[in-house]
Parts: sequence; C-alpha cells; structure tokens
Amino acid sequence: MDLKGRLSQALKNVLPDGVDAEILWTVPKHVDQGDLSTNVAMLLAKQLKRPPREIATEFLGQVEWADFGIERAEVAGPGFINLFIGPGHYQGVVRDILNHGRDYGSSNEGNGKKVLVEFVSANPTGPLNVVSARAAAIGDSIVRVLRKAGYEGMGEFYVNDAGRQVRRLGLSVLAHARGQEVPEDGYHGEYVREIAEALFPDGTTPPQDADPDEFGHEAAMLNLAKQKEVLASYGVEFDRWFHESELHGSDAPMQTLEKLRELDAVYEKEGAVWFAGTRFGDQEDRVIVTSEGRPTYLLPDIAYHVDKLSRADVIVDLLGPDHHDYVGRMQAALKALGHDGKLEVIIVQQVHLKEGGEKVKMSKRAGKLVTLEELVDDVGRDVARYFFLQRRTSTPLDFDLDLAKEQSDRNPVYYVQYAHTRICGILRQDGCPEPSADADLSPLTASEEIELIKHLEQFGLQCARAAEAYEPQRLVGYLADLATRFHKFYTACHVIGVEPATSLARATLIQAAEIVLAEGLSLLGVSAPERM
RNA sequence: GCGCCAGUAGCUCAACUGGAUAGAGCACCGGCCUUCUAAGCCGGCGGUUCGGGGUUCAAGUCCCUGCUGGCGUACCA
Repeated sequence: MDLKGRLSQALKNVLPDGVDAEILWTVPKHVDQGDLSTNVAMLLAKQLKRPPREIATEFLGQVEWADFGIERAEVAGPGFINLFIGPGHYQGVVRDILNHGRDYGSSNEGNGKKVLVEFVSANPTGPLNVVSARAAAIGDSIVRVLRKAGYEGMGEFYVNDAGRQVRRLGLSVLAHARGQEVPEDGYHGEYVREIAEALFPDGTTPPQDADPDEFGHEAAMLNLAKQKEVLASYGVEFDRWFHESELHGSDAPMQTLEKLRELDAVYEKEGAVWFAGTRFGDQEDRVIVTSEGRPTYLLPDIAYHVDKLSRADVIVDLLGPDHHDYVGRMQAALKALGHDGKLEVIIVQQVHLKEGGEKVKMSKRAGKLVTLEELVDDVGRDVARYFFLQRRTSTPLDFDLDLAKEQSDRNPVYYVQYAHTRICGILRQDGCPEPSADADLSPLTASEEIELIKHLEQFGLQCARAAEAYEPQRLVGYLADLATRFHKFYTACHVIGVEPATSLARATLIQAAEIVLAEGLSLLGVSAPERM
C-alpha cells in the first residue's frame, strides 16, 4: 500500500466507534501547508457536533506520525491536518522510478475495463481537416493513457464507405474526368482532380455507362489509403478500421431494426419508420427508414454502436462540432436497447488557424481547406500534437501558426522537450556517474531536489486522472510543471563536478526525471529528443 | 425558439472534481552565461473568476436566473 493508503488506515483506526469517513489526501497549494493534507475533521464536524479544529487536534495526537516518515504534523486553517514528509520518503521515490523504468506510473486504476474509443472517423470523401487532426491527437493520446492506467484501451476508426456521399464522390470524379462541371452538391477540392487523374490516366475518359457507385467506391478507397498514410506519419494508430460495409454484409442494421420493433421503440408515420427517441430522452423522434424504404445513416450507426458494445464495457465517441445534435439520438437509441450509460461522447470543438494575427479562411465548398498533412508538413508532428493536446477538448481552439512554426523559447513544446534534452546532455558527459537504483540517495535534500521528486511522485496519479476523465490535456500541464521543476533544479544544482556522493545521487535523480519525461511525452505522442 | 459548449490578468489557458492566500505562459519592465545546451533561471507589473440570487463550516467549481459569444437544430453523414 502506498503512503496515502497507509496514512488513511492509521486515521481510520482512531475514528470514534460507529463513525466512518472516506479520507482523502491532497497536495496543498502552498509549501507552508505541508506535503499532504486532509479535510476529514471538517467533514466529520457536523456528525460529531464538534468544531473541526478540535477534532483535528484530537486525531493528530493519536497517530504516531514518525512511523510513516512524517517529520511534522499540524492542524491548520479551518481544520485541515497537514503533514510534512521527511526526505527519506522522497529518496525512496527516486529508487522506485529507477526500478520500474518506463513502467513507473502505470496503475491498475482501470481494472482491465475495456474502453473502445472511436475517433476521427472522417468520411472517405477527401483529405483529413484540422478538426480531424485535433481529434486524432486527442483520441490517440486517450487510448495510450487508458492503457497506462490499467484499462484495456482500443482505438477505432469508422469508415463510412456505404452512404450516399460515396456516390456523390463518384459523380464528382467522373465529371472531372470528362471535363464537365462538378455537380453543385459534389466535392470540389483539388484532390478530386488528382483522383480523377489516378483513375483515368493519360487523357483516358470514363465509359459512357460508368457506374458512379463503383467509381465512388474506388475513389473512396484511394482517399482512405491516403488518410491511413497521413495518420500513420502523425503517429496515430488504430486497433481497427471498421467499415460500414461490413455491417451491411452481416445484416446488422436490419437486426437492430427488428430489435427496436420488438421493444416497441419505433413506429410508422407518413410512410417512414421513426425511432421514438423522445421516450428515451432525445429532443425529437428521428426517421430511421425513409418513406422510400432506405435506411437513414442513423440505423447502421446504431448497429455499429451495438457492435462496439459487444466488444467493450464502455465506448467513447469523439465527434466533431457539427455532430452536436447527434448525441441525444444515439444516447436514446442505446438506452432503448438496454445500454444506458455506456456511451461517453466528447465533442471536439472547432479549430481556428491563425496566421499573422488573422484567421485563416477555410471553405469546404470551394475545397479550400488546410489538411492534416499540410499542417504536419508546416509545423511538424510534435508541435501539432502538443498544441492540440494543450487545451481542453470541449473549448474551441485558436491554433497560432506563427507561434507553432517558431523554433524559439516562445514555443511551449520545446520547453518540455528541452528539459529532456538537458538531462540527456548531462548523462552523456564523461564525468557523469552511472545512475543506479542502489545509489545512496541521502544527499538529495535541497529544496529544488525535493520539489522535483514530489512532482515525479504525482505521475501515476495524473495518468490515472487523465484516463478516468478522458482528458489527456491534464498530462500536458503536468509535464510542463515537471519541466519547470527540472529547469529550476538544473539552475540551482550541478550534477558534475560536485562532491562524488552528491554527484551520484543527482545523476540518479535526473535519470528518474528523464524516465518520467520520456514516458509522459510518449503518452502524448510527442518525441523526447536527446539533442536539440 | 430549442439544445450543446464556453465566459477567470491586456492575450492564451490552469486550478488535483467543494477547500486554505485563484496560478502559469505570452506581452510589458528589470536582473543572471570563463563550469553539465540561456529553447533556461530570478524579480516586477497585472483579478469584483460575466451580473444577480441560493445551497454550507467552506463556491471559480454545485442549483436557479439573467447577459454575452461559438456551434448545432435534414426522410445528409
């Protein structure tokens, strides 16, 4: 059991008979408030009908704090119990990191729970845009963090290869190849021309009876191949690419419809079949089979979610801002099918690119888009991913292209990477002792050393929290803080050229910091360079 | 109209899920390189957490209400 757990147990042992409380330890904001703090006395004040400070004082006297490596314990403020941890504990943390290596910070918080995260899932009708770039960075990082925290995380991309947009793509490509005007509701980007040239090289033209569905599908597969390639170079991996066409092959949508019929969750009106979403919390009922007898997108989508739930305990959808209204109907559908509470939807908000202080104008209609590929070519993979992961997913993001391209101290990515680089630089030096878990770490007592270690110790907790809340941006903040602690240490404490015992202990400490920085950055999909 | 997301320093954002004195970066001002990379460190400036009620020992955080901004509101996906 870790220190917090053992301390909680000790406190529970001194609670009055018949009284129980959950004891939570937090790290106070100010150093003069100690290293760990609990508010348990305040929580019990009402129940015990006594002032919180009085209760805290009583508890304080009943625990042998020194047994836990606590140097000092005191009652503070309205009734907090604050503990000041001695250096011995922190030296143990460093040893722990060296012993566990990159596995340090892993936990079983998720208890093996299967979490399937669906993200990007862009239509195969064109290149990936910047919102997909944001979703890709976030989704991929969520999966990595989930695994770190003991969940079985899976990443999945839903390929929408069976809808009517595929036919529209086919019509657009055929029109282009014939030198005709692309239809108004077609696709107008430059890539349409490229696909047309790939399918009809050297001035060949499509046959008169060319099937738009067939060529649409070929074009879609070319787009998909390109999307896969771009995502791979962006460092984003999927465990599965699920094609909508697979679903139709297995007749899953029709089975889902039958199931909904049996549950009496659908009805007919004006020749169409409606899902009675309002009975399950949606804003309005939705058509799932049109009056022409064709299923709408909703039916296969429900079938797909049911399929995912057969493979996972919880499913997470990362959706673009244009799919806001989709949430209610899918939640309602799953509720109707007995899967209430198993779908978590995260809306990835809009990305506004800014250059020279101006918003970069993007128009889908005219095909004027900044693609993921262009963005990565422009600013690099590390910068792009870091920028996307910095902000909370649910808020729109201004992406400052000038700042992103700047190779300077203004660019926050380098701040974290530079900490890692500096460590590698020291460890590379001839005069640097070999870090070792067996080293005597008692020389580590300086405040810069202890502050650094305190932060390293938080890594596992931060990973667990980021995983549980599906919020990888927490980790970005954590790593930036960690880098700060390291840079302060670097400025204050020399590793090489000091007294040998200190030198060895510090080399071991920075090795520990290197491990956590490298592992943390890899959870973000950002590289940890040895030289910059 | 209805629904979602947001509103915290001049700007971009934090705040460990209800805790103590609301913190960083950028910008602006001033310091620190003959020793491990100055892509760094130190100091200064900067706040009615959009307004108004409420819940309680305690509210930026939860509830109600109003205001502002973004997005969405198809028998498209």
